[in-house]
Amino acid sequence: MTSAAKTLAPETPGLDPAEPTARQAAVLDAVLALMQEEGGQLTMAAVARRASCSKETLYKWFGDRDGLLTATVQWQASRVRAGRYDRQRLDASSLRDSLRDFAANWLSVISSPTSIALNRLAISHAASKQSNLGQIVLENGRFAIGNRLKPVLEEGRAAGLLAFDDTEAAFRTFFGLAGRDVQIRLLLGDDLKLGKAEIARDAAAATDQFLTLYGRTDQKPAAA
Amino acid sequence: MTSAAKTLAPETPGLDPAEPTARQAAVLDAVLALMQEEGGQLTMAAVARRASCSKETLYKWFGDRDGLLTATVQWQASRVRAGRYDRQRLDASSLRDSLRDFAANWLSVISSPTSIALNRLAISHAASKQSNLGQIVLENGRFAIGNRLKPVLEEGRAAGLLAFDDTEAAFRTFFGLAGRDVQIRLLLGDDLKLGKAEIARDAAAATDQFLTLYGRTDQKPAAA
DNA sequence: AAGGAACCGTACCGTACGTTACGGTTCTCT
DNA sequence: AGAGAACCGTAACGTACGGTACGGTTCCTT
Repeated sequence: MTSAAKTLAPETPGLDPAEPTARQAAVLDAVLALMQEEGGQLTMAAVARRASCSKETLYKWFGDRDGLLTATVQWQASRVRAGRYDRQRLDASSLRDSLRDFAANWLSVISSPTSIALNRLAISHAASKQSNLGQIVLENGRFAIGNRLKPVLEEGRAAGLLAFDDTEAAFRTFFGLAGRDVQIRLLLGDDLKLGKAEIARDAAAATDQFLTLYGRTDQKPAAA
Repeated sequence: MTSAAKTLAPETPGLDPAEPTARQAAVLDAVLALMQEEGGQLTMAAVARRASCSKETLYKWFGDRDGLLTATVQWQASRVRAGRYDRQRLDASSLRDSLRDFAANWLSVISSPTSIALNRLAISHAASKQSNLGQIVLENGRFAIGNRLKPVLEEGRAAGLLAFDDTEAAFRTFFGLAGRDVQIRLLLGDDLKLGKAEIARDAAAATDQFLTLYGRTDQKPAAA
C-alpha cells in the first residue's frame, strides 16, 4: 500500500475506474478464474502463473494485492451492466414480465460461481476492514438492482398497477421474496442446485407473491 | 491437523460435541470477542494473549487452529438454543404473535456482531473448502430456525389459519420476508442500523405480509 | 511434604506469501 | 538497425503466523 495503485491504465486517461487494457483484462479474468476454484490459491504467484505474466508487472499495474483484488471486483462489476429495461407501455402483463425477469436475473447472478466467489472475498475483507471491496460489491449488486428496479415499480404505481408508499420498502420486499435464503446458503457452502427451470419457477412465484402484496386492481389471472 | 483435535473435554465423557469446561469456555469467549474487533487479529498468539493462556494449551485442547475455530462456532451455537415456543392453543392472534417473535428474534440474531463475525468466518472458510464451518453455521442458523418454525406453521394450517402445500416453501417465503437484504448488507460491511424499534416494526410488517400471502380466513384485524 | 499433572510465558522453527530485484527477451519508435 | 520501454521468468528478501519445545509456577493428589 506504499507505492502506486492509482492509475490503472495510463494509456486511457480520463476514466476514473480506469478501463483496463486487453492484457490487463486477461489478468483480471485469471484472478476471477482462480478464485472460483475450490482450492482457492489466490496468491500473487498463482495469479502471475495463471496469467502468464510476471509478478513485477502485477505490482506495476495494480500497486499491491489489494489493488489487484479491487480492480478485479470492479472489472467484474463493469460487465454486469446487462439487462436494461427500456420503458415500454406498462400494463399488468408487461409489469409482471419485467418483475419476473428481474427476479430470474438476480437469482442467476447470485447463484453463479463468480458471484459467490466475489461475495466471499468481499465479505472476508469486510471483516478485516482493510478495503472497501464490500462496498463495491454492494454498490454493483444489491444497490444496482435496486436502482434499476425502483423506476419500474414507480412506473407501475403511476400506471395504477401497484400501490405502495415507500419505494425502497417495496423493493426490499421484492428482494426478499426473490432471494429468500439462496445467497446465504450458497455463500456458506450449501450445495443448493439452481437450474434454469428452478430459477424461472421461483422468479415467477416471487413475482406472484409480490403482486399479491402490492398489486392494485390486479389479481390472480390464473397464470400457471 | 496431525495431533489430537478429537475429545474437547476429556473430563466430561459421553458428550460428542463435547461440552467445554469453564476455562475452555473462557478461551472460546476470547475468540468470539477477538473476531468481533475490526482489526481482526485472529491469530493463535492473539487468542492466547487475550485468554491469558499459553499457545501450548490451545493446541492441547483444540488440536489446531481449525479445531479452535470449529469449537468456537459450536460453542456459540450451543447457547442460541433460547426461544422455545411451547405450543399453546393456536388462534389467529397467538399465531401472529409467534411469527412476529420468530422474525424479530431472527433479525436480532443476524444483526448481532457475533453472528456477523461468525458468518464472515464461516464464509471465508467455505471458500477454501478447508472445514465445515459453513455447514455448522447453516445448521444452527437457517436450518435451526426452519426446524423450529415449521411446526408452528403446520399447527397453524391444522388449525385452519394458514393454507399452503409445501411447508418448506412457506418457511422460505417467511425467511425472505423477514430477512430481505439485511444479512448480506451487514456481511458486506454496510452499516445498517437495526435497533429494537426497527426490528419490531420490520418483524410485524413481515408477519403481516406473510399472513396476507398464506393466511386463510384471517385478514387485517386493525392490529396496530 | 513430595511428586506430578496442568498450565503460563516465552523463545524458537519452518513455511507461505507479499514484495522487490534482476537478467534476458520482445516489442515499439525513429 | 539501434535505443529504450515493457514485460517475462526466476530468484531473493522480510515478515507474519501456525505449530513446537521448554523452563518455571501453581495446584491437586496421596
